Amino acid sequence: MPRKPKGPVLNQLVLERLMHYFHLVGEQIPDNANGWVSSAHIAQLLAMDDTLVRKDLASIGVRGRPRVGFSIAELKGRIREVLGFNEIYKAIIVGAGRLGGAIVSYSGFAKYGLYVVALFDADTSRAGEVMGGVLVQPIDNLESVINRHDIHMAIITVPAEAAQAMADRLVDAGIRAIWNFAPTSLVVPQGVFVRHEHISVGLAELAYYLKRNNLTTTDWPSESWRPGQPLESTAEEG
Amino acid sequence: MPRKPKGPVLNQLVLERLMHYFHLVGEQIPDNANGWVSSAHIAQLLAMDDTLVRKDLASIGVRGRPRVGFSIAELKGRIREVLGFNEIYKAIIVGAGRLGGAIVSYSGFAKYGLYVVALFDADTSRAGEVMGGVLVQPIDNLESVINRHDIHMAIITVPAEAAQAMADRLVDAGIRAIWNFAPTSLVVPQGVFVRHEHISVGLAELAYYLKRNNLTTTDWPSESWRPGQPLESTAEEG
DNA sequence: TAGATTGTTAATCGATTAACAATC
DNA sequence: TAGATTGTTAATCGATTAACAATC
Repeated sequence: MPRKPKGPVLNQLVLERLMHYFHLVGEQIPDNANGWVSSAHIAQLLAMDDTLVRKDLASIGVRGRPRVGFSIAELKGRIREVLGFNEIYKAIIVGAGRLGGAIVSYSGFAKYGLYVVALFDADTSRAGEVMGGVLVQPIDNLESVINRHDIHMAIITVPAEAAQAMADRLVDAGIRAIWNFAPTSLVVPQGVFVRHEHISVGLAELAYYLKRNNLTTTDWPSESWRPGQPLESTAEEG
Repeated sequence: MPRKPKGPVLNQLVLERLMHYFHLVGEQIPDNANGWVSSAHIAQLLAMDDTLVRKDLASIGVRGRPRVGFSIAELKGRIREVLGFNEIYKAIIVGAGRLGGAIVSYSGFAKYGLYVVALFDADTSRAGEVMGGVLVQPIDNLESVINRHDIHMAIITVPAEAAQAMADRLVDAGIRAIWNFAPTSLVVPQGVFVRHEHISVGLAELAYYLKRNNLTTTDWPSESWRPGQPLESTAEEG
């Protein structure tokens, strides 16, 4: 029984493009524009067709002015609203390793409404540490924190082997959306959303590109070096 | 003047699906299969159409056997080959922060042929440290290392403000492929490939989902808590 | 006004799915 | 052989682009 109107249903492609527009007007355009921007201008900077920009904006109810363009303020405001950046999302991070630390320390989430309120780690000796302003807690506190703070979102940064078990536990505890940074696929029940950050997909694209352009090698950096050994000396040797 | 045949041209969608097949047969299937797998089986596990699986495999030259399916070994081998995982890619990481550290410490890259041979950081006091078995070097060594080791790929994990300048410097030094983890868009010349790991795209998807399901909040975890403050005490207070 | 830019319908393009003959 | 599964052509679907009238 939803209480408020839901707004348009957007697919992933549209979401991604809206995000590009949002960044563009936030970073590149405001300097040279006086508060208005044309679909052709956006399209040119993103190497896409201007009709598509207008279609996308129309789909979220942003109306332009002939001969003027679109109001940058309205465009940003409406994207924020539709994508949900005006809400507050509380999330926890499971796995206080380097990756968890990098994520919790990233200050850019706040402008999208995302706040990390707790970090958990299986290693109880880590408890009490503060990373990125957030307390590391023993994993046994997981359920009580989720419950007490009414948290719906979890970020998984544990090793791949531990990820599925952790996802199960999170779902049992009431988590409804999972942002998975562990390099493995998670199986979750209907009604739970998972976004998997596939590092290997990016890697595949790069490897494929490099291979096709013969930018590979067959030899190691030096005679003696093997992966996993510190590459020694630097500027002058060899 | 490329020296070897290039193999099929694959678009991003196909690349991504091939990667899914590759993971699937590496992780889930070998246990219950005897070396063969049908397109219908793969399709079912990935919630897709079996015709598409056969099309994709045909596009990389993997032939199946009627009534039997596809050889798992051949399938994996051919995907490895086409995507370029049998080559060796040497890469450097620029930015030895937590994210750079997480990436260099990830042992999963080797199976795709990617080896990080050096880490650089603008903070010269970091030089000499070893992270994930790789030496941290002063940023001034950048050009000489790239040159001496004939490196074509760079992973950027510096703060957003520094990313474009670093990309320019990398391109000048001869880098041809950039994996960008800084939350900003990079402009590079023709002929340089950039893969941008948009953390905000994933965030947009999650935020949109949570909003549409009313899984947001309007209040902070506690009266006094504000983002950036350690959330204090844990199990029992409140 | 004239002309630039939006908004929208129709056409195109490309990717996915359906149908089914070929095969072992 | 009969039947399961591949391989491939044709049909469908959805997303993008072209065309152009509406608007300020």
